[in-house]
Amino acid sequence: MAADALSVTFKALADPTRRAILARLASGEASVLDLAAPFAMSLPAVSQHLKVLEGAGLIARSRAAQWRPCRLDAAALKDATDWLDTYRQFWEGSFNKLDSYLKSVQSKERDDGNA
Amino acid sequence: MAADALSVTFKALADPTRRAILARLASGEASVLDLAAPFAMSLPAVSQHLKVLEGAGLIARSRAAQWRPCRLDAAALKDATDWLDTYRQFWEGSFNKLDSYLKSVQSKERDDGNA
DNA sequence: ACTGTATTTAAGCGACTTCTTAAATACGAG
DNA sequence: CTCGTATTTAAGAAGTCGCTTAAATACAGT
Repeated sequence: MAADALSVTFKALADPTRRAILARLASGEASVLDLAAPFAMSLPAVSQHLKVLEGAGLIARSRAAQWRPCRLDAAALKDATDWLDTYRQFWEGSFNKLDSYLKSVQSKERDDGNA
Repeated sequence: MAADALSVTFKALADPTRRAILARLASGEASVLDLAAPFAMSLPAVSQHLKVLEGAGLIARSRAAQWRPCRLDAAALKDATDWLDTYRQFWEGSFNKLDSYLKSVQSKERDDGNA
């Protein structure tokens, strides 16, 4: 219910169809029909996935005649990466003197329990 | 339904309670009761969150008397970061000669449409 | 064996997700 | 204004999610 930005972003990324759409958009703008082509699902289904991606701020849309081309918007991806980077030391092996850093992680996320 | 590893990981991260649990585990092992303390929810609810995190490989559990302490396992976080890193250039501004790189992204995720 | 503490399992509920088909809308072209 | 193309909205089915309470299990100490 909180629907904090990070949760919305990760939820949007938690679907292989949506990740494939982002991958496609990495090589440039595309129409809905273009984006739907690789998938064995109806057009409304793709349209709904695009709405999720748009709601997460991962894509933006313009207007050209009857087309509504989509383009990648990577800002939210950066936010997700920034969050994950907080844990980078855990897979890079140097576990020294990072306690204070980790405490800042905790205080940043601690309030989520109240939502 | 595909339940590929990346989808499972991102889905596990798409909940603020679970991210807060990971943040807590960043400072060391903890019991279920310890982990549940900050949250206004029942113990079974926390236990279920832990099961999701364990299913995603984000935590591992041991046994000590009646306690089942949890510890962070960052391998899956690294996988998520690796995926996101593919898009790093999009928020770092250098959009030159990355076409071939991006095509590799596409071929990696292209098959998701068949699932 | 009995008690208390830690944790999980089971069952159920309301909300949300992902997909479908059918119908609606938006726009350019003729 | 009608026609075809692109896309969305609407409504509904099936499954999943996050939570609850009640009951079960696991183990240590006495």
